[in-house]
Amino acid sequence: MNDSAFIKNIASLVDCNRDALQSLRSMKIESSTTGRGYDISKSGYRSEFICIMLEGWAARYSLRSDGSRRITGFLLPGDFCGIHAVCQSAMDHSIGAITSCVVGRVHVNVVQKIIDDYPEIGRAFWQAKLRDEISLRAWLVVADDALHSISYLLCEIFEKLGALKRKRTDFVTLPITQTHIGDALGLTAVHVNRTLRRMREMGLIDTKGRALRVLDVARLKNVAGF
Amino acid sequence: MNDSAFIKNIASLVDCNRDALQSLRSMKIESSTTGRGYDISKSGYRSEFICIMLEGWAARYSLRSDGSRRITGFLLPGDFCGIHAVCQSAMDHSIGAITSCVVGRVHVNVVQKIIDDYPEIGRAFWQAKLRDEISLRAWLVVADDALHSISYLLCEIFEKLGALKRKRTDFVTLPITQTHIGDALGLTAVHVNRTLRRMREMGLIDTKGRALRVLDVARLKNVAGF
DNA sequence: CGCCCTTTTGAAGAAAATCAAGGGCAGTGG
DNA sequence: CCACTGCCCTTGATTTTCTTCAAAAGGGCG
Repeated sequence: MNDSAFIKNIASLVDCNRDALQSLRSMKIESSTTGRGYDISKSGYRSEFICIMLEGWAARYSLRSDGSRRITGFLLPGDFCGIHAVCQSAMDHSIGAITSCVVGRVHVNVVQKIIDDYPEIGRAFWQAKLRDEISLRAWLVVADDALHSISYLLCEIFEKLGALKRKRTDFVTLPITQTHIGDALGLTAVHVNRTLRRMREMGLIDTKGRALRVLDVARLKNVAGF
Repeated sequence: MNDSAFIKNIASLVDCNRDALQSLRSMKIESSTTGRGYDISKSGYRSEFICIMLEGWAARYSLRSDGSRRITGFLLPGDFCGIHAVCQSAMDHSIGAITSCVVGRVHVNVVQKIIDDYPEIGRAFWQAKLRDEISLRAWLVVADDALHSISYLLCEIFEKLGALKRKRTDFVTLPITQTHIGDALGLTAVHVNRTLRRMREMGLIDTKGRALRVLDVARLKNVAGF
């Protein structure tokens, strides 16, 4: 149960043989817990470790000069971050724990060795990076309208949750607040709130506190252009 | 003169030995010209070739359902695109020629072989991807204000031009229109125009047609948070 | 119970889009 | 050589979208 989300994530990206997967499973992982609101990794930090999300939600974010926060991506169990380390580059952004997070840390040399031994694993990392990049580009593309943006973000999150094989993916209690959504999309929490209300009125979704149900998945995807 | 911008680009990212560079220089490149306004690569296309910009300016872009265009990055000589091919993934966006472009195409197998032979070249490609990703994230972060966005974009472009070793980088005739700037930042051309006027009034820049001079580099970077 | 965080809603204001029109400049063709 | 055409820049007036400021209500938790 522990790191299986990560293994599944990798395995879903490329065909890899049993040995390759076994080498991933036997990676020496040092795991620790980061409390909600604390940073898992800080901008400017030059780590020698790659972080694997084992439990909880986290966000990539940057702070602007006026103190406002921009979230540039969400990290769910199975996701990883800090591949910068392979290039010995400093982090250009921080990773903050949205909920309490259990994070596994693997030394970059261990990862490098596995990549060297199993090129398909290397390709999987490439794919994962590519997926991040595609997501970033998509966020730029949808960022012309609050309704589009929010719909798109919800679709993306629900798809990620689906990959984690939850039973129901159309009805979930999300750990993120409306402020998080706003920070992710460059909107104020107030405007997110109003737009969510509009989406309720449109019959797209239903919310009760932080529980969110998608009433019309097809239409939501359509609105989002997903 | 031909591919030197690309070689310089790679060489600037990692330490690589003479053999590695030589293998890059001797890559079999098939070059062709794409007319201004035409696509160098199209969204959804699954190419077996990597494109290297030899001459001209191009843009990564996506079309929205309403027909509007979002530019997600500019490509200058020395830049490359289509690394998707290494992962056998389809392009998630198109590449359009802003000016007439000379593009070199290298088969993915050739690139793969060089990466296999010279790991440092592989790291350089990683670095380049990382740089793209950082740029994408930065665009998201600055996208809260027209003045910031435009200033940031100008800084980024001038820095890229600087890396191409132009004599003057503070006074350049850019091939991009105000519409391009707007498409890149999610603004209308009209608003870009007004903001540029404001920047002129602030004494940051001076424009004459498409010729652009940065009057106060330090202050521009400061405004941009670059 | 009381506190803090989040959600919700209202009213006013700022930022950017839209609509519209005029002008400059370069290329094209008579 | 000059008129024509298309593209781009520029500016004004108006409308929409989003923010800001403010306040109240709900919900979880020590």
